[in-house]
Amino acid sequence: MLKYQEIAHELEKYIEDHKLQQGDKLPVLESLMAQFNVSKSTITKALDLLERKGVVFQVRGSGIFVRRHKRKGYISLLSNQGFQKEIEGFNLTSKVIELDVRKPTQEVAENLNIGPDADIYYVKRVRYIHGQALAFEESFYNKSIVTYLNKEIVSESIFNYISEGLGLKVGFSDMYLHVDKLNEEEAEYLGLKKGDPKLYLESVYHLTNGQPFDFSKLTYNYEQSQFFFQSNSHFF
Amino acid sequence: MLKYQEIAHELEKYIEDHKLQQGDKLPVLESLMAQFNVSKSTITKALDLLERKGVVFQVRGSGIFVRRHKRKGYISLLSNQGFQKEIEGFNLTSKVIELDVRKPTQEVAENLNIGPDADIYYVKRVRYIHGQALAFEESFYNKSIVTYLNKEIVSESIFNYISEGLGLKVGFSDMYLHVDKLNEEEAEYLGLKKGDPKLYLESVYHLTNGQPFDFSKLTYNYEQSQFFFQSNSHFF
DNA sequence: TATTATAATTGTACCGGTCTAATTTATCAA
DNA sequence: TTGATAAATTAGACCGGTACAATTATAATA
Repeated sequence: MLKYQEIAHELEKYIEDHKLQQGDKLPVLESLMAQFNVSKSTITKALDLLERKGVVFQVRGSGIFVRRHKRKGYISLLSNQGFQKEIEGFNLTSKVIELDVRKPTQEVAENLNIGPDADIYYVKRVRYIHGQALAFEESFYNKSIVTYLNKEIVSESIFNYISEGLGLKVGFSDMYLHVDKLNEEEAEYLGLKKGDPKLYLESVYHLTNGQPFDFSKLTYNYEQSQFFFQSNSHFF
Repeated sequence: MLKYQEIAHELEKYIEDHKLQQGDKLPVLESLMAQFNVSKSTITKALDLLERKGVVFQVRGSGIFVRRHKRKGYISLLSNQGFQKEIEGFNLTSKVIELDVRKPTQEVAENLNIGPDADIYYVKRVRYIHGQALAFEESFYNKSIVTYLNKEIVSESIFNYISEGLGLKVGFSDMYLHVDKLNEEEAEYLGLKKGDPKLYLESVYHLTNGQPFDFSKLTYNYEQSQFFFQSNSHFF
């Protein structure tokens, strides 16, 4: 692992272990430099990483402070790896409904940037949290990239398999979010009524080289799903 | 404006003007260094900014490429400034329903990190896009920070007033997203039926020094609202 | 032609430095 | 005590460099 990532992890761990609260100050740059025995730019990179993750915020002339939101139990958008409950002690499981190789619809072909004759893996799953239906998911994988899938892989973390097993490097993703009413099929899978609200999320995942490999449609149970995300204004 | 921000803007404009498509390659670092006559680290910072904005992605050993999602008409989450339609040619208006100074509820006090006796500005608005009700909004401003508001200010962009008029520097924000059913009042403001889906977003905006100054609750019309956001996996 | 080894290209990590701008603390004056 | 002023602190901008890793292009080999 790289130095700045290492340092970021250690700092995050430090904050966790010492139960630092929002607004608590971290050591100043110079002492961090001394402590980790690296140059300023390396510390800066580590802190930038943590800032983007929403762990700290930096104030010029003042210091580095802990940023921490109060509410627990929210799913973090932006943590890219499909699913990951913010809270600890969660219990996520999956049931695979369908898994096969097929040809893409036009919609899928467009999102995966492939031709109509290319093969794709189709995966249909229901996701559970603490045994309750959280989401209904349909995923489409470009088979020329994700060359092999089976039921075991698909009921675990596919992303882990993709990076560890296949040696692919996941890059960025585009996500589209809607709210709508549940149709009959979705309502059944989620144990709700037709017409009830749903949160609908479409994601296109890309490798680091920009190739899209996964197009996924997620329909969330509105009763179970609360999301959290952070924004930093210095985008502009 | 800082050099790296300037460069980021120019590059973004360049991509726009030349209608570069997804995957198109930008000049290599060295030629950008020469073109803008700055050091490598400055170019790198500019590109990192653009990468975080989702404008480009960089591939080591290969080059810098345009990243561009296809769908138009989505509201970008993460662009912090309350509202801002992704698409151009939008037409956003507001109607102010209420505006007064009052004491905070416990919920508001907690989110703004103030005592129960502090004063807050309360603003209740309906937001329209192309004349159609897009969202119903309640905002709570810490009056000791946002010292003055009136109907004119509140019907325009408050964020603009806060930064330009009051000279405050907006930093980061925490956002909490839910889906639920509309209650009677919300349904009326949005021209929908009670029980229809709603997208509910709570935001806490902070100054660069970490002070929360704005707690806002937004109820979106599910028919009008589609959101877009991007994620970069190298958070980890 | 296809495959493999080699070299060139290109972005990233990291160093160590100077200067600047925002903030905080200390100092002085009213 | 208050308020203005100066000094010290601290993060950020920017430079120019070396070394490295991933990718791509080229050459060598079968």
